[in-house]
Amino acid sequence: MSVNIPRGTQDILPGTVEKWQRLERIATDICRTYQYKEIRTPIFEHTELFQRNVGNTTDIVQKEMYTFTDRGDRSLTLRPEGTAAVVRSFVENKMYGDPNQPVKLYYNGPMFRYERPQSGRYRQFVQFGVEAIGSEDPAIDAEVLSLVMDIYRAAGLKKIELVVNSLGDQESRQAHREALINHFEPQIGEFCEDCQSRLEKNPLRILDCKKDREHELMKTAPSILDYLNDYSRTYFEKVQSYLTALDIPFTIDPTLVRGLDYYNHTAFEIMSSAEGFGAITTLCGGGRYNGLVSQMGGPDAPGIGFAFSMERLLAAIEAEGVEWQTDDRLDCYLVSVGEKAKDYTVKLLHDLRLEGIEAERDYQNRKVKAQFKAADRVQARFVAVLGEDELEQNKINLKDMETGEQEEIPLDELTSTLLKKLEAK
RNA sequence: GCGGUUGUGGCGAAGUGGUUAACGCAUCGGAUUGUGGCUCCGACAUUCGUGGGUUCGAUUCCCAUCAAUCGCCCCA
Repeated sequence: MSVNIPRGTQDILPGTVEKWQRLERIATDICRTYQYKEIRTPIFEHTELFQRNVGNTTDIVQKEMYTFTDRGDRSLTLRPEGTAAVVRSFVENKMYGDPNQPVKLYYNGPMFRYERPQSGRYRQFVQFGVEAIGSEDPAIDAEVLSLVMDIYRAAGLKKIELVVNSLGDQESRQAHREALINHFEPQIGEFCEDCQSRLEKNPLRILDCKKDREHELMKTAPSILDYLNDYSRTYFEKVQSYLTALDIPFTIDPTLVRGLDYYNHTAFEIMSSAEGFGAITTLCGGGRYNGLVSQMGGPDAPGIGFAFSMERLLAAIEAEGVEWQTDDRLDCYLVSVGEKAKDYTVKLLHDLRLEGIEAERDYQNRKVKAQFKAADRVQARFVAVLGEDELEQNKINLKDMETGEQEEIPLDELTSTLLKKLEAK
């Protein structure tokens, strides 16, 4: 029995990996124009980091973490998300002391959640995320949103929807929380078990419940937007006006809650509306997390960020049928005839490659005809044929595979001739 | 954690309780003594996911298991 890949993970093979590279390139290029710098944190952290900061009542912490004990009896966890670690690093490296505030960071790497895999959901998946820590200006909220939307646009996505909400600050949330409890408590018995336990722990999440969606109390439930205090309301309005100024269309969904405990004020999701996309339509999620930095022992620095899944981005691109312009043609394929010529090819091939010419040859001991077939398969622009005759005369036959024309040129001019011809293409 | 569907060669895909398990694509060889994309001919020795059961006999029936896939909860 052979060993196969672990559940919920995937190999990204040549042919697909180029798409990843291209997306990574798009995302990092845009981050550069926005002046976000890359940060790389460990794949695993102390379990406590996630328990305390992502939130003990969240699904992520309760049932999805890859937790293990190391030989020193420490409890470690493969990171299920990126923000906690970035904030940890921000505090640990005293980035709040950097005169350039806010500190603007991006990351790109694998995350791990123990879940049943399905379309758009994996146990190991790659998140690209951004965090701006140290500013509580609605303009930075808008900047962060504008950044993701730019990435999606550059990737070719059109069928996407931005949904925003405000969860308010501590005071607003408290007022809303009480209103929710008062609203649901009398009839909580009519709700599902999850909702019953949510009533005390996190009544906001009741609004998120799919099972009890049709219950009349759901429709009349107090909206967070009615409980925002002046500061929270103006903050949210400001964010909206900046989005409008940036020509970013959005809708407001007062029931948008987000699954992690640390969010407040601005919360958002970006969904794909492409047909044929799976049941999971969320491409990106994020929000503001004032208080998280201080909770981790840093100063009272506010923050905002988002993360999107590379897998889902790829799937959305696929679903929308975005065209990829790929150019993986080979510059030159070296065909050799006979042992001597074949031996000579070793050095010749290297000479081409030293000049940056993408070159290949046959290693399967194939006949000339088959070598040409192979050259054709890898879309070689040129084929250089070296046989006993050519070798004796210090020449080589160069064939243009598009036109079919071929010519004999001096062997030592192959590189320069190729460079010239490739330049002209 | 729960439910549906699926599991035959590198890929796609037929099929049957019983001697050699179709076909297509791809690959390789030949027609063309050193030249591709077309055509023709030929070759491709697979635990029919794995384990067990029923049977004289199972790839085909039954059970279990693993995996893939889609969905629920939740999320990226």
